[in-house]
Amino acid sequence: MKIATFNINGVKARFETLTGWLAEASPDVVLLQEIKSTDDSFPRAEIEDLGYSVATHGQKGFNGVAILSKLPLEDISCGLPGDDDDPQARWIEATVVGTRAVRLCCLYLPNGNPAPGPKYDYKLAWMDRLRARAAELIAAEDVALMAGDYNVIPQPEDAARPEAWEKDALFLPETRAAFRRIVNLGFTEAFRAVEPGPGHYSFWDYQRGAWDRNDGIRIDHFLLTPQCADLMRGCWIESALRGREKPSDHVPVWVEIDA
DNA sequence: ATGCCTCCCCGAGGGAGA
Repeated sequence: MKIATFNINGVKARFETLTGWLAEASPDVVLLQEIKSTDDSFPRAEIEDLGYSVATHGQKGFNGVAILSKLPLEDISCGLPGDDDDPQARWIEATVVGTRAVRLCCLYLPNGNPAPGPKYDYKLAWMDRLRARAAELIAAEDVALMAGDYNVIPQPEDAARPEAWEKDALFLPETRAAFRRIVNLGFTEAFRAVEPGPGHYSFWDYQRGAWDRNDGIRIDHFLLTPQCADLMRGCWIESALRGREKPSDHVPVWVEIDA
């Protein structure tokens, strides 16, 4: 089973980018972030016509997450637990059953800038809620993963110019510590399990020719429970998509698992 | 760098992103 996470930066603005990629890359599961669409305005029928089941958790204007799957999506749940008053659509989870059941959690973690400030407070509070849900997944001992746009640069080698991010909410020590606390519950950060070296990024800013200068950061991650990590066959970043026509500022990150 | 692009809201110009 090949699973990709992809911050699409607007599903309507990027419709041809998305559908062309689906037809060509043929992922079994896609975890989408920043659909910037309500559930009603998501191009559900067009994507179903390509052979996918669709589950969305959208909102008007920004944020929004979705799961696409060639297998039926079961037990869909929207919204990260822990704050019923949080209006931002950043979390959706569902189960697919291939040769075994896989719990899929799709997340769009808050950016948090400027830091310090209320947006950074929201980011850290959201990460606390994420840790609570993550602990439940570990305790369940199921095949499960949490993937998406974490808006976290875990280590200096995950940025082309780490010095430029020192005061940024994506790279502040408190952000990185909160990310580590989650990973240290027992998750495998899939990409780092297979590729320890520098120079691998998943986001390049539209401005200042960041792609042409390879001035990127790695902020889209897969966290696998131990039972899921046992099944991992590979993990890679599809960076070439950033150089295509009308790209998102993020590229897909892939995991293949034996399931 | 104090966001130089690009999205969304709508139908001008501002918020948000990272």
